[in-house]
This record gives sequence, C-alpha cells and structure tokens, in this order.
Amino acid sequence: MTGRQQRADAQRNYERILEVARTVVEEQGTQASLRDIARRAEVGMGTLYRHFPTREALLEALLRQRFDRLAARAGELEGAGDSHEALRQWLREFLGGASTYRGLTASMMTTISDEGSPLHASCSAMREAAGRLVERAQDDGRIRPDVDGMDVFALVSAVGWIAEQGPVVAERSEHLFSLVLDGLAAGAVSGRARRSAD
Amino acid sequence: MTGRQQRADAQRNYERILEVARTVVEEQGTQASLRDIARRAEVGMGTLYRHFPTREALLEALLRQRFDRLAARAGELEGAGDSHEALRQWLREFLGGASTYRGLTASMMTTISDEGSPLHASCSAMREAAGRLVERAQDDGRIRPDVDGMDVFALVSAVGWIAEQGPVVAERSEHLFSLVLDGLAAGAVSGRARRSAD
DNA sequence: ACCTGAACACCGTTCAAGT
DNA sequence: ACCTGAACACCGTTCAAGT
Repeated sequence: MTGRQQRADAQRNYERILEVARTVVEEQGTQASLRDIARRAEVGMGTLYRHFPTREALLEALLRQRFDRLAARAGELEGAGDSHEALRQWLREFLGGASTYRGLTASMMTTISDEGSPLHASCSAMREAAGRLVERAQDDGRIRPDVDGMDVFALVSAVGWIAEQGPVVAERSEHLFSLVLDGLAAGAVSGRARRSAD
Repeated sequence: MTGRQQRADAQRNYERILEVARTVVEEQGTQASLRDIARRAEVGMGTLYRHFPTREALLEALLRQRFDRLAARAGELEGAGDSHEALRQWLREFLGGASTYRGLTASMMTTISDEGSPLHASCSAMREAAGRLVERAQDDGRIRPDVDGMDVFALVSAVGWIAEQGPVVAERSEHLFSLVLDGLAAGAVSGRARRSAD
C-alpha cells in the first residue's frame, strides 16, 4: 500500500506532513486543524488529502507504531510473574501514552464501533493483546469473572478522558485509576458470583 | 438579571431561542451550530449573542432547571431507607438525563475546573447535593471511605461519556455503571483500609 | 503521478446601521 | 433598547489546472 515506488517529492511530502502532524496534534489534540498542518508542512491542501484521505487515516499513521508497541508490550507482560500487576502495569503505560494527544481516548473509543475506520485494525489488535492480560488475571482469580477486555479498556480510557477535562479533575486521575482497578479486582463482587471458596 | 422589564419582542426572542436550542442541542449535542439555532429561531446572530453571550450561557439556561431538579431529588433521597440504594438511584437518574444531550458529560466536567463558567454554580450545587448521598452511604459503611463526591461524579460521568462513543460500547453502559458502583462499594478495598470488623 | 491553490459551503464572533 | 445581517477570519473538502 505504501510501496516505496513513490516519486521522491511524494515521499518527502508524506514524511513532512507526518512530522508536522505529530507536533500539531500534540499541541491541539486529535481535532487539530488540517489546514494548519498543511500550512506548516508547506504543502497544498490537496497534497495532504492525497496522502491522508481522512483525518482518521492521518491519525492511523501517527498511532500505528504506538499501538503495535503496546500490543507487543502486552505480550511481554504475559510472561510476568504477577498477572494482576502485569495488567495494572500495562494499563498504566497505555494511559500514559493516551495523555500525549488530547482527544485520543475518544478517537480510540469511537473506532471500536467503526470497523471502516483505518484506526480500527491496529487498535483492535492492541485491545486483544491487552484482553489476554485480563483473561490471565481472571484465571488467577484476580479480576472479576464478569468483565472482559472491552470493559476494562473502556473504563481505563474513560479515566484518561476525565484527565482531559480540566485541572481540578486531572489531578485525581491517579486515584481514579486505582479506584477503577480496585473495583475490577475479584472480591469486589456484590452478590451473584464468587461465593464458593471462602 | 432576567428582570421582566424586557421589551415584548426581546422576551419573545429569548423564549424562541431557548425553545429552538433545546431541539437543536438534542439533535446535534452541546457543540450544536449556534448559527443553525439562530436561523431556525428566525433571529439574527446578534440577537442570539445579546441574550446568550456565550455558548455556556445558553447551555446554562437549558440546564439550570434540570440541575436544580436533580439537586432537589438528592435531597429527597437523603431520607430514603437504604443509603447505598439511594445513591445508586440518584446516579442512575443523573445518567439518564445526561444521555439526552451528546457532549453534556464533557460540558459538566470541564465546568468543574472553570469557575467563570455560567454552568459552574448550578452544576456545583447539584454535585454537592449528590455528595451528601455519598457521605451518608460512607457513614453507613457502604461506600469506600477513600472516595468523595467528585470521584463518584467523575466516574459516573465517564460512563456516560463511554455511552456516547458508539453503539458497541454504548450497549455495555448498564454493565459498566454496575461495575463502577460495585467497585466503589466498601469491601472492595484491596489492602489498606477496612480490615477491623471481620 | 503528483502538486497547487482557488472555490465552495460552512463555522463563530463582532459591529455598524437601523427601528 | 433591541434587532439585523453583512463582514471578518477561520474551517474541511473538492477539483480544475498545472508540471
């Protein structure tokens, strides 16, 4: 798809845009002005659209590496000793990364329901890798049996979202993260499950 | 402030705008086009700005009643038998209302950090009323002692946010609500507190 | 094959001109 | 005192014209 048989100027523009986009999205979030990106990359609007037909396509190019890295990181942590601690650690790293771009958690959440989105594939792969950490912790009886990877992902993303909503709530995000994780731990179940081995 | 000594046409315009705004914000969310509202209310842009100098001011007019009602509702529920169930009930009603306007949870969360916002006062009052429900449930030992009203409000709003991000996650919001509430229940604490009376 | 930038249809916000 | 709508500075998206 991104075959290397591009014209030299095309290749250069592609990279310029991506580099500038990284900066601008850092500044303005995932809703950054595409016009601003084109301007600062010194290319015409059409050039930006040629390389990245949608905003999502641009984000995908910006995030794929990161998603792949996080998926791989989940693989590493699967071998770690404490399954619950491994999950917690992964989620912490995920959340740290999510905070680099404002609006990123929203983009990831909407992409779940939108299979046509270019972000869908790489984001799903990451979620699935994380899901295996959840399942392992469940097999160890450390996480409630009635949740799945999607639940955990959604709740932790939501904590990331909270942190974006202003300083007063942002300063609580560490605590909120702990509350959510604690809440998902086995033993928190109020009535229906987990009552055999006491 | 909204003294009744307005000119008749001003009074009429104010009400027209508010009525139309309710519909448009229902359709498009809190980021609805102000131009569209003015157009459909058949007033000039200047008229809209005269009555509602900022988008937040318009939202405030749209939401004040609701916030006041929810604050009053919390007062009612303070007298209810089961403190934990009262809290759960209030949060459920809050969440139901939040889903009427897309973007509403975000507006409420950002308003927390922005004391200058017209939404700040009525939203804070509501949160404080809800906070008393939290404290009562804590006094009864039903909610973790290391959370406060803001934590609960943020987490439940975050569940509302999740529901806005697409059908795949929206259909889980009931479950996620339960997970969060369960997680905040006393007994979920992993190590540090609550270990005296067993 | 690729790039450019004008053109189009939208925004939010302001403000001179009207009654 | 209040209303109007044009004006301004922005968007995102498309596409004819160029090389």
